[in-house]
Amino acid sequence: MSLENLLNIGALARATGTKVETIRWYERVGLLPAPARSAGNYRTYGEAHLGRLSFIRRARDLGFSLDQIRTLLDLAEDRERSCDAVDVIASEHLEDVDRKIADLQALRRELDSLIGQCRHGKVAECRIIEALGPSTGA
Amino acid sequence: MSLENLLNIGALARATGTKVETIRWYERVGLLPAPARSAGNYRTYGEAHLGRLSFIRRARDLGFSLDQIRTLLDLAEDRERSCDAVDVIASEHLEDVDRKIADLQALRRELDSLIGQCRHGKVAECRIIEALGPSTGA
DNA sequence: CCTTGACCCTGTAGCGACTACAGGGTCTAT
DNA sequence: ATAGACCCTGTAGTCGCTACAGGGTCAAGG
Repeated sequence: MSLENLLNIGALARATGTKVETIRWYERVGLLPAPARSAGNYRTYGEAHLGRLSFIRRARDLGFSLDQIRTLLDLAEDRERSCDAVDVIASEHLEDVDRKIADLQALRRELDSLIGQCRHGKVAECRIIEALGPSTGA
Repeated sequence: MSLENLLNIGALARATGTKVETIRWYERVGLLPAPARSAGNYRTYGEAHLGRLSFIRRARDLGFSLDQIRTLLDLAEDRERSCDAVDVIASEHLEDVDRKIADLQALRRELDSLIGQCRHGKVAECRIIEALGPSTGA
């Protein structure tokens, strides 16, 4: 395995569904290690980078922050360690997501009832505008 | 009404549950008109500002963007106009919120099943890490 | 050999909606 | 007179990118 089929940044981008700029940015913030360079100063990536970037993208899709991903990657490195810390990060993130869903649902209800009251008349008697405040047009 | 009981920025902040910096920022981006100044160059706000800022804050709580709020405030000014445009903005925002809820719920399901697979063993056999990718530690 | 065009490089600025200073000035109460 | 709460401006930082500008590199075709 790892016959070092090398990729330049564009190929890595295509392989992972990431934009080139995003890859460079992950490097800048220390998520992706700086790869070797070609004679013409092009970044050249190997299997390891491909794996790591895939990990980052999947974690991002699941809504983890780059900070959390950094920690997850660190934890993943020490294969003998207990994975409880991994579970903690994921569970905290789940709670976060649950909170966000609840907030949005409450907001959705308010918004829906507001819109339901619109009688499509003039702004002067618009319930949406009314509900938002006295609005003495500054 | 409007006996012009004047407020300085701190009082307005307390009255609306807004941070002082946020009020100054709303002024900078043109949401809140620049108020008169006192002898010592302090901002002095009246009823109209209080009403407008309350409107902004309530709309923000409902998740409207500052751009949307700008438009809503413009619409609110012309009391004779039909409020259909108001309804459109609110309805679009509701759709947005619905999309976000759906996205988060899908994400929640994935995350939950991931966490449910954690056997609290070593990182080497952690299903969470596994699910995130090959992760050949860079 | 030369040119075209796709790719790559660095560095910087922008997004949204604030937040957090630093380094000053003002006002009020004691 | 002075302490301390408040106010001022201006700038930089947050998060996770995205979008340039202004160049260099490389492979293919003429």
